[in-house]
Amino acid sequence: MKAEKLTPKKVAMAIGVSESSMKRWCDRGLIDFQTTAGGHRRLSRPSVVDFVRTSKHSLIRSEMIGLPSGIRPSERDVNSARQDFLASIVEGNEDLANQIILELFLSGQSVAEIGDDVISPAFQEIGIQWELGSMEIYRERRACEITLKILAKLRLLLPTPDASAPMAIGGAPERDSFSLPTNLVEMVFREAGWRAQSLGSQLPFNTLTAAAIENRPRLFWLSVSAINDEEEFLESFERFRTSLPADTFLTVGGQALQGATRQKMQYSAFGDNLRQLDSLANTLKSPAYPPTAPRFGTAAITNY
Amino acid sequence: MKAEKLTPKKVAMAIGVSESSMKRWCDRGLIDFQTTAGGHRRLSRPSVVDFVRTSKHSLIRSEMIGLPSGIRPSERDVNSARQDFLASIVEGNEDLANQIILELFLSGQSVAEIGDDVISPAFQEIGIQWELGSMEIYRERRACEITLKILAKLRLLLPTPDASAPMAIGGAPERDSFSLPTNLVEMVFREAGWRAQSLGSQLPFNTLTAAAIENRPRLFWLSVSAINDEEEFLESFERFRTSLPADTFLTVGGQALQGATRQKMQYSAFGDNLRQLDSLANTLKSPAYPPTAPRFGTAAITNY
DNA sequence: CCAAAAAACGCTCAAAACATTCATTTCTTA
DNA sequence: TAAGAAATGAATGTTTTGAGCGTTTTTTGG
Repeated sequence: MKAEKLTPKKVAMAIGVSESSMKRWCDRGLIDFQTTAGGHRRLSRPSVVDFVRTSKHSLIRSEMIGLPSGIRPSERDVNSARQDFLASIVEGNEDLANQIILELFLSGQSVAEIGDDVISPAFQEIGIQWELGSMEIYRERRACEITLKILAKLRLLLPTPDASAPMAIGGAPERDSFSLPTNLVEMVFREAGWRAQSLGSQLPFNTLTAAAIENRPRLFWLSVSAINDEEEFLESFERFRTSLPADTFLTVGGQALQGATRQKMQYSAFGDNLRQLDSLANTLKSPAYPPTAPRFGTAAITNY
Repeated sequence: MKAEKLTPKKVAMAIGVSESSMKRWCDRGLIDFQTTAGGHRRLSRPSVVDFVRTSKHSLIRSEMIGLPSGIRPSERDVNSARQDFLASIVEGNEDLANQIILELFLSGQSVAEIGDDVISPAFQEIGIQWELGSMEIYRERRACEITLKILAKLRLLLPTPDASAPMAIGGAPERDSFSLPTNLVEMVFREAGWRAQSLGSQLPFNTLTAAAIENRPRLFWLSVSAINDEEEFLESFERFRTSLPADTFLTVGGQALQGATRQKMQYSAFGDNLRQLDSLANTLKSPAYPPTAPRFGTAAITNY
């Protein structure tokens, strides 16, 4: 998947229409494109992907635009996708797993939806089997590695965020080594048009504070998949929360924040999934919320 | 930013058009340029930026001419690349870091060379500053996240391995949470034409054994960046080594295996870097080494 | 400072993309 | 269902692009 520019002819073949139609759609503003100095149209992969996702058309020959061949966006329902994805990553079949996620994405599903409906459930199932001792640890780790790589590829299909877009950063706190959830969150924000950057996992709270102060993001997310000592966690979190700049939104979520722990955290306006995080991202991004006047108090907390 | 001049070739690559077109556009007056005494065209950065703006072109590989706001020396010698890469990942500038690595790769450097000369030294320096307490931890973590994403992109530029290619798997053992080195190793093997898959980090030795037995790779790598208890490590390693299938090569390397520890490990035919791993990968891959007859004894150990 | 290597030059030519037209198909709506 | 509107795709002559080639200039490395 190189960074070359695509010609209308290639894109037309990929979608299965005539070159004429493709060019008409370009001129009608249905697909974003650039032109050469001589007036030839050139399309970027993200813009083609965006068109495919938002139109009724689908990629019948995806290899024409440098995507894996054999993509059938329309023939994949969420339930079988979840099962097949789970089986693929457990077996170490990166190509198949990638194809499944890509098909869902190209058929118009959002990253948040794919995360909620396919990826999260798959890893929950892996977690269950891991606890039962019926799955080798290396399979769980390999599944994470594969999924991280798939997310990295998917990221290349999203449009590059504007330099003027609001910034969001975040990560997983100390004693939490799960980097997949925070990477999913990054993707959700990027899809919503933010300049988002995950800082990774195992981050002590005081360096999170430093990150927020040094980078002054519009929003900071904390992804909590594992808590070692609840009391200590709540204490550190409270110190972290109060040390954030006043105009920084704080969003908190993750598997580990179910039930009791969540209720002990202040300023919770929580939800339970990436879809809700997605709508938060879109709400906060809109001009109705100027940079200096957060509406949800000092901190809004969402659980994903 | 140096005010050095750009050649039409470089600008053409940056914009994603042919050198011929670029020269035509120069001659047609679409881009401002100067000429050398011998009649070669030389373009200034501002005029290229101006051209890109006014012609609805986009930079598809801005690494070829540097970012508009970037501080980049033109000659991409390895020393300045290392410094720039280090600065980029510490500052969280993924785009610039990506451009530096990509430019090195496109100019013909191998992944092993880039790893040895640029990535590893950068993280060694980060490690030093981290130990001195002069760098926030989040910067180190963010640098890892960024580099992992760059490696994922680079992976897409490597040819897809044949289904018949030998397989290599490996990872980082328990108590070692560094996933970057093992991902670099994966890349080196993939570049050498192997079907390579990193299993990630924090892998208990017994699950590594299971991975080797279940997948029967031609080679297994162990990337060791941190050792908690040397005695325990050596003991576990020895148990692991002897439990591997007899026809599986074992390669061991990593920062943590310097000096004393390394000497206590058996069957060491070690080297110290990715270049040596690369030549090992190429040697083992050749038909001269049939699948069932390893030449280096039960285990060849390389230090990278 | 010189010689070899690398890069850019001008030029040509085939392939590809352009705008436009027009017959045919598909969709709407009465 | 039938008439009209809209979209599609093929065809046409023109323009742009990109690759190849032998030559000249620039850079590199003793």
